[in-house]
Amino acid sequence: MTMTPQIEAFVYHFGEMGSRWGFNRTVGQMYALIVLSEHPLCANDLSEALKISRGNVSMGLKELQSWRLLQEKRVPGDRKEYFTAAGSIWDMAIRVLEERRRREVDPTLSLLRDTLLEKPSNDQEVYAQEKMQEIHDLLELCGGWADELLTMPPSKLKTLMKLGSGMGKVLEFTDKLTLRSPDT
Amino acid sequence: MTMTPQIEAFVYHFGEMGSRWGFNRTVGQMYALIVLSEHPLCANDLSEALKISRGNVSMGLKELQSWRLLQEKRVPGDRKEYFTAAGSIWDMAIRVLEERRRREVDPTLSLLRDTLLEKPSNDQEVYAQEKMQEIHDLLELCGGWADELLTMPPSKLKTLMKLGSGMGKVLEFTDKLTLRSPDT
DNA sequence: CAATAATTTCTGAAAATACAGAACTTGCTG
DNA sequence: CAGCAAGTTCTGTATTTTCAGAAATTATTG
Repeated sequence: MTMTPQIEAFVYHFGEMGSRWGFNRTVGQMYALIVLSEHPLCANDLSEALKISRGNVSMGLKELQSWRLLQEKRVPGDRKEYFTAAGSIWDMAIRVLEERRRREVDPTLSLLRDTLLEKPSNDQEVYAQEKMQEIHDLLELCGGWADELLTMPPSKLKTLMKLGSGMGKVLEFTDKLTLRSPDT
Repeated sequence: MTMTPQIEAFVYHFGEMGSRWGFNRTVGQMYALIVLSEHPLCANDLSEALKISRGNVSMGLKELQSWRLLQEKRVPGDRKEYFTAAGSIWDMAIRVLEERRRREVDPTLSLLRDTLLEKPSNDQEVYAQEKMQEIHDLLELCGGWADELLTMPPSKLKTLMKLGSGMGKVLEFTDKLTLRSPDT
């Protein structure tokens, strides 16, 4: 297991970005390398290629598995566990989206819901609750969209992909549509 | 400046979440408090209410300003600077989205573009570049959508908001639409 | 049921980050 | 231009996070 300069550059870059995506540098590097590798990798490959300790690799693999980003591969006659990326790049994006919603958005939503059930006890809280309501609504909306993406059949996803930045056009049309037929 | 338990709970929660959104705990707390406050706050208010040092508040305010999340208010006859949240909650979301794209997605895209210009020098790189191409396309697509959101007039945004989880339906319709008129 | 290969968990050191408080700068006001 | 209030930057400490390597555990094979 050795990395070409190209691959190395991407792996390191992804490691740096990793922290933004909710995991640390080495976990980011590990994932990047697994994604770019045609053949499954085992813990030793990762430890060696990235020069990180065997123990650290073990932790990292568990972390990636908790995000459901890995596919485990068994090679007959070999005791080691091998890993590849679970699913396509698009699947990866979906997984990360889903997981981040669960970890970041859901707890906030539940706190907000609880708070909004309480009666504001003074003017300060009246205003604060208005704002919390707005945040709540926004988060819920985003959650709704995310859900829709997650449960969308591949055919629709493709439409969405192809639409790309044509989204605006579609909405323009939808505007007219709802004007004409206000029944839904 | 004193916080009610409700407000305090949200402020602390947002502080914890903050790290996920790209800034640290105290910056998160500061922003939450500013958003929930009807009246502009000055550095001392924040320092006092959140029990963090004056110096730290100064750093935090600069950080929030670099995200363009604050609106500065001057009170005549008062030397202090006061701050409120810049724009609506929706504006806030847009700003964060925009800024994160700039900080997280754009650098990766530019790295990928550069790498994909190079010719793969062996099979390993052929496969890696395929994957990088997929990642590149996905990121570019997301970037495109984000752009569209950012440049969307409020009227369209409202449509989008109202649509909520009705997105799926619209796409179904679009599917049929493109089947009938394949000219774009 | 040893022998050993593979993996996980633990422990403490190292590095990075966050923060308080002091020192410093800026700019107003008389 | 002295005096002071507000704001910023610096410095060292505390906290948190990351990680290597050792120790322990689990699994596999003869």
